[in-house]
Parts: sequence; structure tokens; C-alpha cells
Amino acid sequence: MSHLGNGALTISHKKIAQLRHLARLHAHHRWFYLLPALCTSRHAASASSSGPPHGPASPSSASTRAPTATSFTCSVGSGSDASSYLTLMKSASSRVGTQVHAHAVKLGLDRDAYLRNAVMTSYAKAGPVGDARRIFDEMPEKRIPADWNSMISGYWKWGFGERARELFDTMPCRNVITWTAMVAGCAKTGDLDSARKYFDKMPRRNVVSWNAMLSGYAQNGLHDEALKLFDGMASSGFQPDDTTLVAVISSCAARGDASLAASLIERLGFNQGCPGSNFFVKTALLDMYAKCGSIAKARQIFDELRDGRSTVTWNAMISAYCKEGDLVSARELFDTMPLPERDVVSWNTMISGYAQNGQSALAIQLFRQMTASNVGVFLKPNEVTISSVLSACGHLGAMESGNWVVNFVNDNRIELGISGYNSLIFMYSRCGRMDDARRVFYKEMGTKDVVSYNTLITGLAAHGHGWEALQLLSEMKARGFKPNHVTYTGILTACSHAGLLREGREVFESIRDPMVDHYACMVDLLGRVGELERAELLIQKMPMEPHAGVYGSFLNACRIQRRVDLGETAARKLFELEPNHSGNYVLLSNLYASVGRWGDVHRVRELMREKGVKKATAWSCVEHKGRIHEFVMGDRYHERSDEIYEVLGKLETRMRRAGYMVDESCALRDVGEEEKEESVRVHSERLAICYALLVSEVGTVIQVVKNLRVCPDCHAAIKLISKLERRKIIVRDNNRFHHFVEGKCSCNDHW
DNA sequence: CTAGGGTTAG
Repeated sequence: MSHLGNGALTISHKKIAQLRHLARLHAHHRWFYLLPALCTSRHAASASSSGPPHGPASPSSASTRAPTATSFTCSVGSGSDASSYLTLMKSASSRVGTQVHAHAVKLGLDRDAYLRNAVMTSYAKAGPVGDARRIFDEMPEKRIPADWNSMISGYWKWGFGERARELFDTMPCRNVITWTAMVAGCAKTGDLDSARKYFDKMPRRNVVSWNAMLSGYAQNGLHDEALKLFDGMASSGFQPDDTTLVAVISSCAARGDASLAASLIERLGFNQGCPGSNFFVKTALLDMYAKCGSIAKARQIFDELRDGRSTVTWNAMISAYCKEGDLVSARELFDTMPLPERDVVSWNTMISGYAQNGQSALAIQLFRQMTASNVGVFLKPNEVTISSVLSACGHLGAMESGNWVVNFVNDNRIELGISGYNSLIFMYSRCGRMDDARRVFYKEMGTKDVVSYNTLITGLAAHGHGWEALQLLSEMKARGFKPNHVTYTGILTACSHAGLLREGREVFESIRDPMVDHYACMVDLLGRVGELERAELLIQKMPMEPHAGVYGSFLNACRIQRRVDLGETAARKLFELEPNHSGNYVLLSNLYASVGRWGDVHRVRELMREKGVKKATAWSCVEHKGRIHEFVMGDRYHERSDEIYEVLGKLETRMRRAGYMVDESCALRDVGEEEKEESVRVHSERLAICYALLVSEVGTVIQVVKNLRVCPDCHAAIKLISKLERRKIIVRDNNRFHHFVEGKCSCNDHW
């Protein structure tokens, strides 16, 4: 204790008690924040009445101030009042910190084990944990078990598991708390096997030990284990407390199993609510009801809590509505929750709620609102925020917004983990920037997971890089990652898109347990290269019932190969499985159109009308200057609609002049008069292209996105623009990407 | 008098 000075100071028992009390109350703060609290008159009144101070003469004349603290204040040369002291301490350099520490020793650190432990615990909890260790090492002979325990949990907290184990191993007098600290520490690092070993070896357990193990399982996603352990706890005769309930309920919630939830409620006797429980339990219950599909019961608890709501309660309820797809109710809660209660999770819940319910534009908009400097306090977005908003950018192909988010991440030094980088790869892939996607994958991210590989493979597949996708598959295997069904779907799609029959079949045969989707991909691949008979055979040999996707792929292949005979059979199956899916009728109609059987095209249309099948709304969008412009067929709502249609007129003139057959009705040539009105409405993708032509400069990349197929005329239009304007145009169509450069499309997919 | 366990977002 050489650096701590030697002028030990006697100090009253009352003051030590006071310090200790404060240390307990403020254990999460640095302990030396407590000294100024002693300077305030409220605390000082009793302190100074306990007797005259000893120690260095104080130049301060304020008699209500605790003299020892005052003398320190003078020694560091700052002002003499408590608040400036506090300010100084908050920005304390290590030199000043050491002086404060020295002073604490004078206050009695060396003669009061409990005070010393309180100080140590403060250091252990608030850091630097090394300072706690220094105190720990100073008086080996006076150590109490609590000192060891404080050190051990401090080490776990700051990520020094090895040191925690070292202390545990050398500790002479372990108690329940020590063992429990080890269980909790291992569990927090995700090492549940070790946690369980400590748990099993404990000589004695109490409720807290059980809870530590239980929460460990629950927080690491091992919900079945948690529920099993809860049973074990009951049969060992331990009464669960509120903490137990929270862990069990949250595990049950994660399972999302309504009947399991019901039986738990039954077992806990919560059929009539849970009046005795604290609001942690109630919030967990709310969440469980929400995740198990009883939104009404969740709302009931939310309403009952009224005055006892925490931020978490609000967030759980908002999340409940998002899960239901009720974004209006979710947003209503988000807007009505008290502003100071809103935290990062609230924003993330709402943003990801939009992103996951197909409202990507709103997700991006809300993120811009979150980061706008003019509203209230700035809440720093975290990786979850970034992942959600990048995913939204990817779904829309919103490159400008995507870039803006990337800059935001760099400017604000937001740390990204694997999932953050994965969403970056996704965003770049969907924006047609495969070079950037590769750069993130190979150069920027350190550790990768299966999702990283899957995301890049799927991206490569969508862009027609079949060989590269295959190469990545062997690379991931070589590095010990096990491909899953997503990987194989991506790989088969890649082969299909690149026409790699042999390779695709090899991969397909290597799949141990192929799923329906894999069969669908394989049918697609066989069909595209013209092996329709083999595709048919494969469908017949399937070990499971083919779903609509399988017949859909087959029908699409029949269209490409113009095989009406085979197609009609597949269509019949398809209509049996999905009688109300408009896409199937369109596929059949396109099959007839491909061989010029316009009468049958008309007949299919009639059939749709008879059955009342509504066409899904196709939409396209273009991003310009950070705004997303969305279009639907015949859209005249855009603020620059007149100009857009002017561009459209010019475009069609140009197309005719260039020798393209332009049919205003977009594809359906022999339609009846009554259908004419609907079909002459301009397709959304053409409106998007015209808007892009209107606003952007020559040479820019235009991203046109839609969720259905681009019609032949629009295809021609895009080709022409890319040729005449020398633009690169990227179109995402049916989740495939088409790069048009100088009038040519890089892929072998046909319209 | 001291040390161990809690709900929400991807």
C-alpha cells in the first residue's frame, strides 16, 4: 500500500456506517462518487455532529461540510463545493483517482472489512477491475469470503473468466455464493456445459443457484433445458420465486407454443391473473401471451399494469403488435409511450416491425427520424438497428440509403458483429453490388457463420454467378461449416440460373435429406436446360407430396420450352393446390402466349374472372436522392406524374423507331374490349424506368425492383434504354437480377 | 452489515 500514503486517519464509526450504507445504495457507481455525497449538508449534518475531525487542517470555513472530504478537495486544488468535486471526479484522471483512493484509505479502508468490501465491489462492478484486485491483494490476512466473491464476479463481468477460475481454484472457503457466481459467470459467456458442471458439483444449493442455472439456459436459447431444469427444481422441493418464474415464462414464450403456455399457466395457478407477482413477472407473462398468439391477454396485462409500466413493458407490447402485423397499433403505442421511456429497443422493435412486414420504406424513414439531430436526445443506434435498416434497404434495392447507413455506422463508430456484416452482404447483394458484398465477406469481417456463407451464395445465385457459388460451397465445407437447406437452395438456384446441369445434379444427389424446395429447384434446373421428361420423372419419384412450387417450376419450364401438352397437366395440378393464386393463371396464360394461342390466353383470363381471382398488385420502385418512389400499374399519384408520362410517350416513339413492336396493352394482344381498359394501364416497372430517366444522369445505375415478372415490352424498353443511353440498368425480377449493359442482358433467363 | 439470479429488439 505504498502509493496510498501513510497518514492514517481515525474516523468515527458513524461515518464508516454512513459510507457503507451509501456504498450499498450506489454499488453500481464508482465508489468515490460517494465522497461528495458526504459533503452535502444532508449527510454531513450527522457526520459532523459525531465529533471533531482529525487530520490536516482545513482551510474551509464551512462548518456543515464533512471536514475530511473538504480537506481532500483542497488537496487536489479544485473549488471547495461538492458539485465541482463531483464534476472533477467524473472526469478523473488516474492521477486524481489515485489520490482519492489514498484518501479512502485514510477514511478507514484498512480497518473496516465491510467498507473495504463495499469499495472493492464498486471497483469490481464499475471497473477498472484491476483496481479491485489491488485492494484485494493489499491485505491478504484480513480477507473475508465476500472479498473473494466480489473479485470472482468482477472478473466474470469484465470478461476475465480465466482469472475468475484461478481465484475459484485457490479460494480456501467457498460458499454457495461462490459456486453460484461461477455458474452465472460461465452461463453469461455462453459456456453452459461448464456452468452445468459447477452447478452439479455444488455441495449446497439455494433458490438463487437454481435461478442462475435456469436463467443461463433461458438467455442462451436452450429453452428445453430450462423447462426441464424447472421440473428438476420442483422435484427437489425448491419453491420458485419471482426470478424463477421470469426465466421459465420467458423460455416458454420463446417456444411460442400456445398449449405449453396454457399448461404452465395452469401449473402456476395463474388462470385468474397473478396479483401477487412483481412487474418483471407480469411483463414476462405479457410477452409470453404475445408470442403464443393471445394478443388480447397480453393487452389485458398491459392495461392492468397502467402505472407500473416500464420501458420493457411498452417494448414488449409494441413487439406483440408487430408480430401480429398490426403496425398501426404498434406505431400508436410507440408514439404514445412517454418520450424519456423510449430506448434503443423501442426504436429497433418498431423499425424491424416495419422491415419484417414488407414496409421497408417506412423502416428506412423511421431510422432517419431516429437519427435526426433535431428531435430530443440522440439515442445511438446499435447493431440490431443497423441490421434491420440494412435489410430494409436490401429489400428495396435502395443503394443510396444503404450507403448512407454505412457512412452512419463509420461516423458513429457502431460496432458490427457477424449479423451486422451479414446484413451488409445482403444489402449489397440486393443492390447489385456484388464486389462490395464480396469485399465485406472476404476482407472486412473476421469470423463468419453459416448465414454469412448462405447470404453471399444466395446473392451470387441471384446474379447468375453459378461457378463462384459452387466454389464458395466447397470453401465453406473445407472450413468446417455445415451447409443447411438454405445453402442448398441457393446453390441449386445458382446452377439453374447458370445452366450448370451436371454440377447441380451432383449437389442435389449429395443432399442427405432433400426438402420439397430442393426438388423444386432441381425441376427448375432440368426444365431450363430442356430436360422436361427427366423433370417429370423426378416429380413422380419424389418421396413427399409435391407442393405448388414444384409444379410452378415445371410449368415455367414448359413455357420456356413451349411444351403446351406437358404444361397443361402441370397447370391442372397447380390449380388444385392453389386455386386462388393469380400467379399460376398468369403462368399458364404466358405458356399459351409463347406459342401464339391467343384464344386460350383469353380463356385463362376468363377463368380467372369467373373464379374471382385477383391479380396480386405488382409494384416497382426507384430510389432517388434518398427517397423511395413507389409505383403501381397505371399510377398517376406521383407528384411528377405528367412529366413521367411525357417521358413514356417519347420512349415509346423511340422504341417504334428502333424497330420494336410496341403494344400499349403490354403483352396481351388479343384481349376483349372489356379488358382493354385495365390492360392498357402502364405497368409499374415502366413508370419506374421513366421516372429514373426523368431524374437521373446518364451513366447512373437504375434499380428497378418489382415482385412479379417484367413483361416483354418492358424488357424491350429496358434493353433499349441501356443501349441508347449507355446506362447500366439493374432489374430485380422474381428475385433474379438482370444487368443490362449496352442493350444486352448478362443472363440466360428468357422472358 | 458482505458476495450470487430477472423481462423487451435482429
